[in-house]
Amino acid sequence: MWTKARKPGSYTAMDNGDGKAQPTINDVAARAGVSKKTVSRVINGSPLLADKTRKLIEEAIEQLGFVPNPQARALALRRNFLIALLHDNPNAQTVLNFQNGVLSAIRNSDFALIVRPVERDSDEILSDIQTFLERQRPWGAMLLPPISERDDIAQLCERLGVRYVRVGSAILDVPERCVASNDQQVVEQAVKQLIAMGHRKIGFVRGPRGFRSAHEREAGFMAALDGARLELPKKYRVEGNYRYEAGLEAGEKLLAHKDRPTAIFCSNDEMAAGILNVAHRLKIEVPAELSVIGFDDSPTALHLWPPLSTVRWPIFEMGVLAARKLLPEFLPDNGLSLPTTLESAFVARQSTAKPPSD
Amino acid sequence: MWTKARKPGSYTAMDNGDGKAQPTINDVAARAGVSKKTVSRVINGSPLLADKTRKLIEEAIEQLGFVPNPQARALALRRNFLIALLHDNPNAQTVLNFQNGVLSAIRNSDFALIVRPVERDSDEILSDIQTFLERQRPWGAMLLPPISERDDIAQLCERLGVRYVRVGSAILDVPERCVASNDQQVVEQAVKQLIAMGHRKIGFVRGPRGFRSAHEREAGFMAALDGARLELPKKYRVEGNYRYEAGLEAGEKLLAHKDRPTAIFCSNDEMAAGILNVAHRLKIEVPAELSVIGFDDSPTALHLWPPLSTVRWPIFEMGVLAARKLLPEFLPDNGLSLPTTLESAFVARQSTAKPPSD
DNA sequence: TGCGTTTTGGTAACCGGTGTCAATAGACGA
DNA sequence: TCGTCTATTGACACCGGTTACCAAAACGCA
Repeated sequence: MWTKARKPGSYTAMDNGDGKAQPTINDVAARAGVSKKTVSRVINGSPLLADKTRKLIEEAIEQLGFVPNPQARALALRRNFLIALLHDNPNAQTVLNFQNGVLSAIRNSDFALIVRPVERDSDEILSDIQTFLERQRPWGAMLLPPISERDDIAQLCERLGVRYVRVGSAILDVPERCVASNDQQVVEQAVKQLIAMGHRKIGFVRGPRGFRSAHEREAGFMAALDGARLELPKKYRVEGNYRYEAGLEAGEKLLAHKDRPTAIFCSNDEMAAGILNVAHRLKIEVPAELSVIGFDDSPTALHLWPPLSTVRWPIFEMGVLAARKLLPEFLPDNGLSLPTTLESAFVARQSTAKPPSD
Repeated sequence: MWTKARKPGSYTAMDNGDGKAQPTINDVAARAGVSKKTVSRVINGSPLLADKTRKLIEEAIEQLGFVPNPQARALALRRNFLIALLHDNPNAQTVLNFQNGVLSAIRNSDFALIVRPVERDSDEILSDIQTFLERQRPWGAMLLPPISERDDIAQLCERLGVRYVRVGSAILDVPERCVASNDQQVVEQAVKQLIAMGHRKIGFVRGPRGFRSAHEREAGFMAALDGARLELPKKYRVEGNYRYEAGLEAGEKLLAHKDRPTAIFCSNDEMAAGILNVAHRLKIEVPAELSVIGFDDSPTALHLWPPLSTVRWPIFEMGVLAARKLLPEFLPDNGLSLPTTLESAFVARQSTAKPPSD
């Protein structure tokens, strides 16, 4: 027989030193006159509970403004309520849109999103990510392109027991673990429209080696040309690293000579902006003398002159979808029929028109 | 006298159901032949420890690949290792740059960043934020403009015991709790440059009511005009909501009439893009006939034609600074002399020139 | 009314760390 | 050689939840 040194209580609840102490499950239990286990049942919606008791406890929770401590739950449940977003994508709009999609999906859940940019070219990328995942132990991770394309990173997640979803411009993994856009088809359609307008000399600015998106968009471009039995002369094909400066260089290469293309498909908007600027400098009228198409539908696309025809990528929706795939707890209604591919759409603005008749 | 039902162990360590179980402090203690409290001392760098023991334990940690469970630490320490970023800023580049600044500051710490976009115009913004903070109980929060300007939100954080740092274009709080850029001074300088070039008819596109940044930039603009004893005719002053479309409208108002300004200062880049597009449509040459200055140095500014002269806001650095102010644990070297204001800089590109001589 | 079930609620242990405080060991002075 | 002081270390309770297991209460039925 002995006495406890100190009764468990809440007067030392997480108060960060100077804030108000938050009530704990013990306070609720005391107030409702039940054991904390019973309160726990209410929190977790256990069915084995008299309605009367439940109501009593709910009132106590309400009155005290009790919110369960997520750290304590995480510890007891051996899983926490964090999902990680890993990215090395330079396009702020893309990252933020995706992020916002994820956040809107998890908004009313217990989950929170932690973000981690990584350095694509670093040798330590794997150990970096490992350290991060071991430190934070998220329930799951989302991988944005281009790192989503790396199998070693996905395997690392798996090895560490972190579920993951890979986002890409093509299907990168089993359907439960990936979300994709249909870059290839939509590019093919867009380029077919150029051809239908009468363009025959169409330039192509490819994305960088090692990016799946660059590959997919090229495949779509080539498919459109093949469909019309058109060739892509070597001088009409340039490769760039998705940056504005690369677009400038590409523009100079493509537009400097006499026999220049009447239309250019650019693998992203930023490079298309470079093309447009070279066209301005060379006094080439867009779209009268040159049509340009980009990809991403970044805000810049709208702000350029002329407003850029481009491909809108459903990145927000992909974020929502990725969250739902990562957290099946989210599908009380929906069940299991989540798509894997979401459709991009060509957005015709004012940078495309019929080729000059000359 | 009784026997324990089960020895505490690690065989059920957080494994997310299918990953490898992570070793716990108990495993380390067992392996090193010491008590877990001693291991805890090593983790926390306590000085009261024999070097020999420390080395022994460090080896065990190394061999097992032990990483302390942040949830358990959070629980025991009554504080967790999360900081929250609250924002309702529509500019992706701004948000992401700030975010990256924060992340680079906390990169090697135990802290992680959780993000929460909120809806500026929602009536429930306060209860929204409260729910979020109560659920996640972050150690601290960062408030990005424009919500950083709302005192009620700062007070809410305080009430909930969440430290905060407010970011803004002017000093919004006590120095320990805010980070600012010097919008007013830098705008004044930029506009003075326009005046020095010879501009006398200078238009102003103001930001929306209720935004401190709009107010600050206007104050800077007016100061420059005052300094040169210039007036701002009513017809040269337009108000916009920081969106592209508002820029278009502003452009139409400012540029439609004969007696149009020879230069326009725009309170952000997006609206400046609108002005530029109207100028294009009206065949007004920029910068030969019209100079335009923006604010933000968004990627768009560089991509526009002509590349836009603008003000670069040290948003990444403000993120770093905000993190340091929120987490004084980060200043092992530096101590206490953190600045509150960081300097913006005017970036002259090709949208500004002398006014037409006519 | 008596007894077996089903509900309902409580107790104790545990998740993986940390704080408090006492115990131990070694160093040192007398 | 012994007592004292100090540097190290450990035992134990606790953070705020959860689960396993058990006991009591309420209920059904014969």
